[in-house]
Amino acid sequence: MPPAEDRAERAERILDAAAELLLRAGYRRTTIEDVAERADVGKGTVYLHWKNREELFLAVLLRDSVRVLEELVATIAADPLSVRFSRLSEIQYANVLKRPLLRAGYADDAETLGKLLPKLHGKLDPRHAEAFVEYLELLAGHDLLRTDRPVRELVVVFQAVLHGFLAASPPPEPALLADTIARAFEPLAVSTRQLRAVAPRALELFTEAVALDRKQLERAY
Amino acid sequence: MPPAEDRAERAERILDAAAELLLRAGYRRTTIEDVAERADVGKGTVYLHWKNREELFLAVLLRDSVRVLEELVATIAADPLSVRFSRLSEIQYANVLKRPLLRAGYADDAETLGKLLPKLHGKLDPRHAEAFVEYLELLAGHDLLRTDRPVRELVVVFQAVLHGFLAASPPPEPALLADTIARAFEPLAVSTRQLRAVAPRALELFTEAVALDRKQLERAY
DNA sequence: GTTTGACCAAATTTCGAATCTGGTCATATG
DNA sequence: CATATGACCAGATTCGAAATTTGGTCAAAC
Repeated sequence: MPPAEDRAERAERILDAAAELLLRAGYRRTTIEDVAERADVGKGTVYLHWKNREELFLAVLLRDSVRVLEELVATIAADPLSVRFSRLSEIQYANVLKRPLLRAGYADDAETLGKLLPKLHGKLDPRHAEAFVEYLELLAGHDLLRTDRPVRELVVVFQAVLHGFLAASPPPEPALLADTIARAFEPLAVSTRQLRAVAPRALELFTEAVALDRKQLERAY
Repeated sequence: MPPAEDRAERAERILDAAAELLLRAGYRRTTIEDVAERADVGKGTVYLHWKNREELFLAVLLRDSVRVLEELVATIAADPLSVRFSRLSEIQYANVLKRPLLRAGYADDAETLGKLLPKLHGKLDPRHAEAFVEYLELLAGHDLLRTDRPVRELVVVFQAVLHGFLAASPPPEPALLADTIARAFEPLAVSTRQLRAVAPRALELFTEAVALDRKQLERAY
């Protein structure tokens, strides 16, 4: 087989298999052989792509994460007003809810992710958190975010709220999150003009983030 | 020994022992004999107070829960303005944080509470939830709570937010919760006069709730 | 009447044997 | 030569039966 394009295609197939099994049986119970069989490759082939089991499954989550970020970038590109914090939160929340594995990640679902959970936060967070803070500071600089508290504090509260929403069962409607975020974090009036002014830079920020994640995903396999 | 007053005293001692061990070793690893020994009573004596292990440990949590509610009632009695939703949330949050077992309960800490967790929500919630909804409706009727959404929805969001705060590590400052609740749930202006008007009824509500809990606690032992 | 700890069935833990799985690599394939 | 594979192995996991512990009872002690 040509080493170029088919390789990535096969990697996708393996990730698909891993995702499917991860969701159905959980990390602990999913073996590399299961994955290899379902992806129609030999077990050794899996190790041609990822250096061990953990990396494989982290790649599954990273791929979902990239996809969600891509969706976000596309949404902002299509409608600049989506950079509004409450709107963006709503979009991300809804998109995460649609992806059971990510939802498990954000909600600390140990049953399906098992020992993957700690490693996960060490893998995805650092860069995302940075980009997120930059985004919030961008908003704050344009009267699109309350400025009476340091962004650092707002981040803590936002994460708590998001976690609470994701961990609840059933998770509340995305609209309720949007409403909560709007009231808790935004100034009384949110200027449409300012939103448009800020959108390009935000788009840039998230595009960079998604590029970095994509790179890390490629490097992984 | 006289069967009247000493009985309650001994029950307290047993609960103290159980609380201490529960906190240190967790539910799974704490045996009735451990508790009996630490409380300086025979094992059989424990069963003179609670019909089984589960009831004993539930009583530990119920007692803490009663204490926190008592604190709340005292606080409101001392300062009627404490009935303000954001202020009351802050007080309860801070008080729960001070009690590791309750914190474990609200934050679904399975490590220390183990199989007690499911039973717990079935034991405390029903009445408390009711009183809480009544309290919110009382506020809503006096322009002390936003009325553009049904209380039912507000409850869901509040629980998600509270859970998020309690589950975070480290838990954010109580002042941050107060601020979040104020913005997310209260109208722009909160009338001091209305707060005073509402305080007596709220006090009544919480006093009833604490009385019911206390009764259930007594019935338990 | 009250308290207790010996007692027992059932649950939990222990621990060695049996099985399974992550990861490697010599071989096969093309 | 480059790539894919599954037999292979050490270490992890699971299994199972025996040993231990524990929740709950109750006859005896007080």
